Amino acid sequence: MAKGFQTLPGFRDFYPEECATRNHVFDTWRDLAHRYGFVEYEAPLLEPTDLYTRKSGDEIVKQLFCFTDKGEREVSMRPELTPSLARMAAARQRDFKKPLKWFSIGQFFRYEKQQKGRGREFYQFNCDILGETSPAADAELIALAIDLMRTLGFTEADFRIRLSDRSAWTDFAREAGVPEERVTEFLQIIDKLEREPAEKTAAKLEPLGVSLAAVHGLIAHGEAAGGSIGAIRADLAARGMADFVQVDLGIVRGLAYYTGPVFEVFDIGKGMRAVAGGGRYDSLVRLIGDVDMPACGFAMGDMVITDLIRETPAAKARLDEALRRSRALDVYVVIAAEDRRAEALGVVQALRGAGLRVGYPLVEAKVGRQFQAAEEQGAARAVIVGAEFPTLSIKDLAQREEKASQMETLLADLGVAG
RNA sequence: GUGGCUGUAGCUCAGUGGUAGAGCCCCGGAUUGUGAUUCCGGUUGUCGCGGGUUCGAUCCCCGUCAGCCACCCCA
Repeated sequence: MAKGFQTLPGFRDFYPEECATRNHVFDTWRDLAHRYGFVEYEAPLLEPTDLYTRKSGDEIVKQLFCFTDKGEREVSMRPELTPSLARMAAARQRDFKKPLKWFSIGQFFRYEKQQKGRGREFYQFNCDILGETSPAADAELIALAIDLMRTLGFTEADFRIRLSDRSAWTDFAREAGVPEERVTEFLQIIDKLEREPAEKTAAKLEPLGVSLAAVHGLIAHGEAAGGSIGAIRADLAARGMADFVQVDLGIVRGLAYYTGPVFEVFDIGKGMRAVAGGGRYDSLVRLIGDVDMPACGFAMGDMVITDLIRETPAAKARLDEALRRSRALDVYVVIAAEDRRAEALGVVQALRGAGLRVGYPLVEAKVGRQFQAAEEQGAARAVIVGAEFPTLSIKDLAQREEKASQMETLLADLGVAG
């Protein structure tokens, strides 16, 4: 272990089982996005560093994998997709009918210390609707997120959508007389409400002229709060998804660019971790691309959701089934007589030509070993090629029953169209 | 960036101031073309790395790197 190379901190090798697990998540992401009528796009992994500092300020450079390229350009491995999306949407905004429903699955990089559910490299599903101001767009995204979780095997016992609306807080701040330039700071305080002691929060609120009691008062009346919460809930209720949604004005999300409704998918288990999050960002496309385009979107990373799948029996069962399917052979060709290897290879290729997943021994092996290999590789049936070729034998490995076949009728006997 | 815990075979771990073991895995075999169990045999370690104390360090001390967890942050 000490010798040789290992992965950089926070980076992962994906051995076949882990890769299959990742693909199960990817497949589900892609399937749901397609079901909701989203189209896939992709952006560069490397972008000008300015693209990120413009939106978030210079301090995020600490969290970027950034360097100077050979052309003296300041560049960064992408830490998120939204700025790239904003650029793309703005650059060709006249080419597309609105609204745009776009999704992407890609890898991202953040120079942070790794811990559970967070690495320096991860995959993220991004789903955005651009060019639509109606809360119906926000609701469509939330519905997609809920269906995504259900398709992975989670139920209302496992997760909730926490729904909030920043405009409730910006209205509140304006009425309380919080100066315009300190509203972001105010939102940060609200964001930390759950994690910090009440005294500390109160002390931070005081210079802004806001009382902790007033803040709690607004949260307590969250159901009645303004913004688009009511419309979103009604939309989701019409889809039979009301039970998944919980209004919680304590959610504001860390990002500065959110302008309206925001939401998080979080697990109900002991972790209470956010597995996905998003919201409305009506000003960002103008900031990046100088084009007015309202937008909302959300993202889900692969690390937390994969942890959660492994910890939740129903989701784990679906994953295991997907893993089994992904690696199982349809047929294993047993070469019972080594001098028939040439004929066996013909059988192998014929079966593969019919679309089957086929394995066979690359080198001479005992028949017992071959059946063992067939079993380990998940083959449903074995085709035995031996001295009696062109007569063959088909064995159902689960039933342990064997029947004779012929080269000419093999595909039909296997129930496969030639 | 800060702190706590950890680091011995491919994996899970035991162990001792006198240069190391178990189980699992893997590979081979147990009379010639059928999957199990069992049995037999076999491979592997600079004991994370560097330095210090010591006659001697895998063990004690310091540093470092890596991993896990928490904090900060979370696009």
